[in-house]
Amino acid sequence: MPVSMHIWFDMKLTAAQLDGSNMSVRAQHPWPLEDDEEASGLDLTLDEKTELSHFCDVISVGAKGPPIFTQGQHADHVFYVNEGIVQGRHTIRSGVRQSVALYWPGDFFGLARDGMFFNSAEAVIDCTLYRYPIRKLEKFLISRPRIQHKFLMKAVHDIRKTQRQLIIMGALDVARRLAVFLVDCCGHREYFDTGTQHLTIPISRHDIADHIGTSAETVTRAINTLEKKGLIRRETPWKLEIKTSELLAFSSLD
Amino acid sequence: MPVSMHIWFDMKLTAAQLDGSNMSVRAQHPWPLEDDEEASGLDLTLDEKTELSHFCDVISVGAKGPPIFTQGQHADHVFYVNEGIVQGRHTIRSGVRQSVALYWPGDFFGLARDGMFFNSAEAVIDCTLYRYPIRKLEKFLISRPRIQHKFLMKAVHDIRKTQRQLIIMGALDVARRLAVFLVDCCGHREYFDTGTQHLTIPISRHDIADHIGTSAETVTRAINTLEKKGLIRRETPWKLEIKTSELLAFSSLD
DNA sequence: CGGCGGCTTGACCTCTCTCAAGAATAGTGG
DNA sequence: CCACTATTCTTGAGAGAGGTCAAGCCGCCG
Repeated sequence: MPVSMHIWFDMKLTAAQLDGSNMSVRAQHPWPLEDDEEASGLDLTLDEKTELSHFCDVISVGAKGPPIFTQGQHADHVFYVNEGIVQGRHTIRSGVRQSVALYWPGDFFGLARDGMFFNSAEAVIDCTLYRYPIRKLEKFLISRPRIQHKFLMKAVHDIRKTQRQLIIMGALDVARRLAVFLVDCCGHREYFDTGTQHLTIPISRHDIADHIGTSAETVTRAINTLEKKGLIRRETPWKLEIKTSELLAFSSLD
Repeated sequence: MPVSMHIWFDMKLTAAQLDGSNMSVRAQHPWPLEDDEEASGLDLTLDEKTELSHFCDVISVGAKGPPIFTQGQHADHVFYVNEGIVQGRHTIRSGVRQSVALYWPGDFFGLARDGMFFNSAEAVIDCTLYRYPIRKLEKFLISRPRIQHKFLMKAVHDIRKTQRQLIIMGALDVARRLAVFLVDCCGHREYFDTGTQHLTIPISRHDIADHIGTSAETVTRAINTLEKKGLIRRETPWKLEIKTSELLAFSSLD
């Protein structure tokens, strides 16, 4: 564990280098920035990463295991996704469950209210996460204004991402929501091969359904719809050939 | 204008004092905080407010007028609601319009992406706003880590607020969404009389419909539903008698 | 008092949910 | 390598919530 603690940011750095230009789908600007700033993730320097690594834990979570944390549980950590995908979910009193976000590598999660987690978090595929004690992180950020500013930009970015999800849920039918989801997946090199245009859907129908606010059956039907329109082609249930730009055009989202 | 610039934060302070305990509906905690921290708004000290007032403009916007800004427009300011209600909206290519947030006094708005506003903003009732040049604000925040930290907390709070809206849209039927909206309105003393339990709905059916992701007709029908259940009583189209706690219970949201 | 805009109501129709069964896939042990 | 089983995906049919269109109503303002 101690070893991991010191190398994880380096690992992340390497991963970022491999990703190269393909991070662009998640690359969106928050409040206006200097022109040369990149705003999708935190975009920390190596030194900053090293400083942060001094007080984080590395944890692994399996997809089949128990939730990372549960809504209402005492919250004293914030999590960062290094590898894998985590889904944030909220259960209301009637028992209905709603996904509030899908966290990809580079995202933070662990919002709390009154010292308790506001949502539950579950790994939808196997993950490695970094865990920060919230108190230490806060003190550190106050002592490093420029790093804190990057966190503020990241938070603003997340507001916009959540608003985007709201727009998707409120203004698009299921087929279009699915189209957006698939295009988003194509922004992640781990699952999309730009050469062959083949996407490996990383999560189950049920998890997709949660994410886009529908049922697993309707997800399947929406896949049929997109296939009939010639926007995708199903090779196996999880391997799709994707026409990215047509899909994006169809979704009628920017 | 210069006079206003120097007194606005004082005015706000007075308003906060008048509000007293009734801010509780919007009072929610972001990431875990020191126990004595209040986390609904920015919660700045008088000195901090004075410092900020040095580089803000005061502007008035009428409900019938043009938008405060339009999606895609060049963004170099951030706005703060002093009085009134502003609705953030996003229009997708198909022309469908979706509300992304309702901004009440104390809220900031003006998210941008690639230097352009991500959403449009319209005053749904007459407003007074404070407008900050984004560059100056950023520089100021970096030079004042503790104030920046309050902005970070506010941003995190807004993420949760947006997630909450997402939950409402994804997991609740229209009657319940309306119930949540009405209860939220009751948290604002300007429109709700705690003694008589009378709420004056501040915005039109159409704007409500946008906000909760439905049509104006369905809003009316949902009002009927709630009235039949005895949760509200309609005196005029805009004056309702509200049973707050029953409504909240009905909504099945926390 | 007359007109305009927002609210209300009705009728119809579409999309999506639910329930239920059948197919494909992956995992397991022989 | 082949059954057998658990899981996930797919398809079908029926029901219901809510969208849309169209008309009527009410309060507000000139």
